[in-house]
Amino acid sequence: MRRPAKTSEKSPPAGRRPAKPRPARAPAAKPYHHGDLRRVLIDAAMQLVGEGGPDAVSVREAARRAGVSPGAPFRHFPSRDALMNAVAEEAQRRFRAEIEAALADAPSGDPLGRFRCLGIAYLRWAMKNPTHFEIISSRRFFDHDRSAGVSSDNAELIGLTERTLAEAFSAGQLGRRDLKQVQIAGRSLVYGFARMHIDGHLPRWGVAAAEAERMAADILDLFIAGIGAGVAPAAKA
Amino acid sequence: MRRPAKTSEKSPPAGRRPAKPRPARAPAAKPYHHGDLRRVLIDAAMQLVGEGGPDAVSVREAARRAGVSPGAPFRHFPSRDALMNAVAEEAQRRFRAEIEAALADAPSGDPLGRFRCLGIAYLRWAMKNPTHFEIISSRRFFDHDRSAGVSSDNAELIGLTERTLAEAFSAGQLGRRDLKQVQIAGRSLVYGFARMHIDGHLPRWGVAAAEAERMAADILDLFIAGIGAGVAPAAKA
DNA sequence: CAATTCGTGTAATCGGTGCTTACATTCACA
DNA sequence: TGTGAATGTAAGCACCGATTACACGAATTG
Repeated sequence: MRRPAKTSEKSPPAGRRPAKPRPARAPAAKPYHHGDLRRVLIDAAMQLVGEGGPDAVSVREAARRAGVSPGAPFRHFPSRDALMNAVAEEAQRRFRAEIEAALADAPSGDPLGRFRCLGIAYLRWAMKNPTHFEIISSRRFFDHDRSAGVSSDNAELIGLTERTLAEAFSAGQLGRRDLKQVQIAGRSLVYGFARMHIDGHLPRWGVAAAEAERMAADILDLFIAGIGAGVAPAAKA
Repeated sequence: MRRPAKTSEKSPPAGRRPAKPRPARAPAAKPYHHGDLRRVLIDAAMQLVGEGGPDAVSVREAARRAGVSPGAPFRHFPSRDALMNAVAEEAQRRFRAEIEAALADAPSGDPLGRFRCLGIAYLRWAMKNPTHFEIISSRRFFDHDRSAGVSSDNAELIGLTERTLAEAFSAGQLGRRDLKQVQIAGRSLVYGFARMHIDGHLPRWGVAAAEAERMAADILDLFIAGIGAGVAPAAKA
């Protein structure tokens, strides 16, 4: 067990059936079959993640919220991990959608500017959805080699980042620096800041919650200035 | 529950009593009182963390390995979290010791060089002890505001880093850059790389396990070159 | 030396969890 | 209309964290 703080709240005894399509034949009583239990379970789990983090997700609680017996979810997910996997897919999908939407507004002529925009969108989502971000980052909730959904969305984002920096490289914005090193450093910087935020490190480093977003932009600019400005043979456009 | 894969291995039925001081009166039979159960439990938990990560630690398994009943640990730790807290203290202590040992060999005249040395030692330990590193980083295993042990060791390391970069600033090695931004960026970079490693991101970014340590040094150098070279004051309008 | 006290371990138990099995119900299709 | 597959329920297993009552033994003290 791992979830002892539950305050023993029972789900309300009445009104457990959410709106859902019904054959229009039965009067109103709770039907035996749930409309789309799989979807409802994922939504419930997503909500649990948002409320108490990944560890707050239990199959039984998700079933409870769906108004269904404790064994029912196992018809749709072979294990709790499989449920978490589906949750991760959903979170990763939303994450990617927001990133790409933000990037759509970025000018296409300035790769480093696009990288900045990408980093800002990444950090903004991570700070606004810390628990969901943790799921798609911390490998213990799904197997990247087996989860096609999460993996492909994630690979797409990785590719996007790499391509953006590669364009900056081609455009001479990185001088003679090693492209791969810049990619890993950039990713480490952004990921590290996001993790510092969700792991609660920022206050101990003197960054108040209110300053976090500003600081995110500042360190991105610092990084871009560091790699963009030609220390040695670079050509700042 | 969270630990279903256990392969049902029983602890060996004999020889469960580790070496420990005894009153030299009783012959040899298992004494009722354990010599230093608290210490043994922490060691067992440390071992469990090393074997299967933080989630693999259960009070019962630690008790099993200590050859003691399932309720015994609660005489020494009021909860599983308290045990994890003690484990985190131990890990943090070792971490700090290794960092400071490495830093003792660094030249004192070159702050940025000391920062590099610090970063290398940090990443080396994190990559060699990923599961223990996770405990002291991921806030869910202890309360930083309440755990004096972890907190003070950690604050010491934060202070060390901040002081090192402040010296670099005073020595003019950072140009006119904002010190705090450099500190947060540096921390993000290092923490992010460590996290990428323990979260298994590096392979997906094209960094094989064998190259990881080299890459760690490379991105540190890249960062230091970016902030060290006096490329103008990185004018943030 | 004897008696008491207190720290420490044991045994039994509770509620929560993931997961499985046997059974019930309903839907979809022939 | 009938029948099989899908999907839900009920009951139960093992494991977990945590609590309680009790047993043991070592140290303290008269």
